[in-house]
Amino acid sequence: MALKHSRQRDAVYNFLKDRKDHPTADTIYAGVRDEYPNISLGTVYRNLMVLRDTGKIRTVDVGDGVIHFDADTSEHNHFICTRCGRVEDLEMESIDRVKEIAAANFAGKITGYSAYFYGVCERCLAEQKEPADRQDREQTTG
Amino acid sequence: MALKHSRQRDAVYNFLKDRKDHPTADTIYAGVRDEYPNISLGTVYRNLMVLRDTGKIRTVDVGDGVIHFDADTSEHNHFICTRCGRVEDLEMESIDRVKEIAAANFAGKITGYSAYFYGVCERCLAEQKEPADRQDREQTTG
DNA sequence: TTAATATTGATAACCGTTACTATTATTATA
DNA sequence: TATAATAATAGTAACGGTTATCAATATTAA
Repeated sequence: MALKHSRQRDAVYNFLKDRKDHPTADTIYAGVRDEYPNISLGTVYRNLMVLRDTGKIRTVDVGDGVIHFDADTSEHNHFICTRCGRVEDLEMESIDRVKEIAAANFAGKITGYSAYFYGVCERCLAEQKEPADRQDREQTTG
Repeated sequence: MALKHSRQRDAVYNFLKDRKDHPTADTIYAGVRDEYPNISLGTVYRNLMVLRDTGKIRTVDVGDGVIHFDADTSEHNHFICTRCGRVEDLEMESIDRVKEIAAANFAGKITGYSAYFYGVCERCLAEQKEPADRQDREQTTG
């Protein structure tokens, strides 16, 4: 099935591409509804998956059981705050070597990797915020 | 609520502790039913979460939408085969430094991390197996 | 023993995601 | 520009893993 243009797909992508946070389908759905009040949640999901499969966006599995989406497809890692749940990009140098190190003593073929760092974000550190609904575990699922 | 002893909880833990794969709740449920045919799936889930919260086991989020469980709580990383879905432990040296590298240019506090490597496992490489129900993407969700 | 209470089994509810389908929008072609 | 082919949509139902509920049971302390 050859891809056809779709205004709704554009709207989904445009909503995501200017964002630095990593919203879930629900947030994207709510945002796009400003422009397309009748858009269906299924349409949002379908287009998000199409955009992922065509390499326009990537999915980010934070470990909270909900899929997050990221328009930045460049290789980078993520930090997840165990207090507020915020997901931030994490720029770090020389992590490219990690893949090589892992491949060194592994019999299979490694094609990619993703790393997730957990802790307390700058904002929560400053606020010394109470742990909210989200549990403040040292290590979340992952 | 002070923890009370439970035979079912022991069975869940004993099933998991000798395993090198990273079974899901369903697999554990099926396994424990050999010994406790009337155990409920809810009981398995509840005890798995209790075991996690008490640090006896850890959860592993592979990115397939299902929680995997691992009795090895030592810090180690995982490899996920994009063909057969197998999850293997990945021993790699000098990855301890990764956390330090990440913390170097980050304002928050990093307490832990987990890395997931994707690729084709040794067995699938040998068999040149056809991609099954699981999509053979280079980068799965994550 | 008895009393207090954590745990269980059974089942319903929950919720993020996916599938279904008649209708509509997009694109190619005449 | 009209027409035909078909991809995409809105609305909604279904799906599946996980969580919540609750009366009955097991565990522990006294």
